[in-house]
Amino acid sequence: MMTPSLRKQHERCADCGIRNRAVCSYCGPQELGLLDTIKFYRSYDPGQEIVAAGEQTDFLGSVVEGVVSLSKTMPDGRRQMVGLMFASDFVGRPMRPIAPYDAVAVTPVRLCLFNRGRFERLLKDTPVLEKRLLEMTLDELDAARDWMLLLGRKSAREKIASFLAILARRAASADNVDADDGFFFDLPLTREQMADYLGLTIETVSRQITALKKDGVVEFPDARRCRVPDFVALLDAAGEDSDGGMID
Amino acid sequence: MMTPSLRKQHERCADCGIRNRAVCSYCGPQELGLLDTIKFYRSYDPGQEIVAAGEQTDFLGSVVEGVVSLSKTMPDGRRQMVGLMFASDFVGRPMRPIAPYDAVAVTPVRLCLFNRGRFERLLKDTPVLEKRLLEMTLDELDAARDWMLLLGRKSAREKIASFLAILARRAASADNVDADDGFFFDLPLTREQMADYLGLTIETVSRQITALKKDGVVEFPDARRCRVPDFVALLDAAGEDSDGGMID
DNA sequence: CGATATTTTGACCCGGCTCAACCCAAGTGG
DNA sequence: CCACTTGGGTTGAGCCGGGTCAAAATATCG
Repeated sequence: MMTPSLRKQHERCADCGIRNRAVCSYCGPQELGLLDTIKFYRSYDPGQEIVAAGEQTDFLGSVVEGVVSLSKTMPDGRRQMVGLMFASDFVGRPMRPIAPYDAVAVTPVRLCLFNRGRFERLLKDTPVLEKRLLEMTLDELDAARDWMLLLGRKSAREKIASFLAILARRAASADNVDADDGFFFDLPLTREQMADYLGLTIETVSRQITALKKDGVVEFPDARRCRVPDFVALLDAAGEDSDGGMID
Repeated sequence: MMTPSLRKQHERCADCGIRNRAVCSYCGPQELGLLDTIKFYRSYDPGQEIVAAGEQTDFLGSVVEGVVSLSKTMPDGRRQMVGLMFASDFVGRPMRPIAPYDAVAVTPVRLCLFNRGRFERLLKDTPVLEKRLLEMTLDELDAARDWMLLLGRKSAREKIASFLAILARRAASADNVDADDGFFFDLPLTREQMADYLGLTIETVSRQITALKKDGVVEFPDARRCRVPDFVALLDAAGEDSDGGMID
């Protein structure tokens, strides 16, 4: 059930790969030491459920590696992804023990977790933690609102292009490669998951990707690897302003 | 430009109508006194712009009365509403001085505002303020995610029904009337604004409202006033589970 | 009362959904 | 080694929900 290879059981917070991007990034050595004593790790295989909608969650924490999807399902089975969490993103909502959506591991995932009660007590006593959490929540809200524009007003082609632009941007800032010849990155999602992300069907996702390939906006060495030769052209296909893309 | 009737210039925080729902709701008498000295009010007419996307905002605060819409516009003019703020909701993002969307007064609006720098300093020194703000931001994120499901997966009819259900719920809890014979409420939005909220066109909004009337799910004494005789029927039309509606 | 904005209604069309077939790579077991 | 399955992914044909364009009906307001 759990991949042993992911089981690096305990890691010092100070040496952690997400140490300066996660909730804990404003913590000093002292608070970090405290976190060290109460955190624990848990690993999940692709497709494995982390929490189900409506369920009580007794833990919350950070994505250390891998990708987690959050999604809502209607009574008749229609599904919409509402969150896509990468390394250093925070999963779980303090003060709200009931999960309003499913969280599922998209890739192999490792989480750094805290007991809910303990974390909430710690939050109260650690302003820097709370401040960082507020910041991250505001960022997520911004992302959610961009996403709403995508879902409500963009065409299928624009949706696909927008999604690829998000991944390209992520890849560029993560690998901090300054793209001598376009951006390369892997699609972490299946076509079905992309459809759930974008409010489309698999077929439409596939067709629009084909169309973008045909137009030379993107290249796919294989179905899961993508190259963007001209980022501005991609933004253009996404219906976005050609500027606000890469500046941080 | 500003409606004089809205100009009750200064009100003691302790007597404020939104005192126990807004950001300040966890503040004690001491913190409240401090807020009293630095807050100021500003009023807006329907349709008046509060901040424009891309603009620097030097203030932020609470909606005291009225309704404010937040919306994003694409280069070609397509618009999507991404937030709808009522009395006690917080407007503006601490630590992010550039507004990523337009904020517009939908009805006559009165805001209780703070200078950005002063508020951010206050936040740092007042954990209860920050805690409340975090809570409110998490709630907004939840609302945004419900909204994403609506935009991505619901039919036009379901979208309209969902929106009316939100308003009915608000009305029921605000007027704390236990609906002896259905819920009554006013639509704060024009058809165009509803269309922007729901990712539809005006025409489709109009048609689907007509259809819901014809099916007896809702009644419209006039174009802006609505009665819901059977809330469960409305939830059903919204494609939602018939339970999770009214419980808080 | 005209004049302007908002809402409704109608006719038509198209983008994306549905249904169905097919392709391809990776297992799996005989 | 090959036959068979399984899970993505792609492609095609046809349809329909919601968009577009146009006009009528209904407020709202000097």
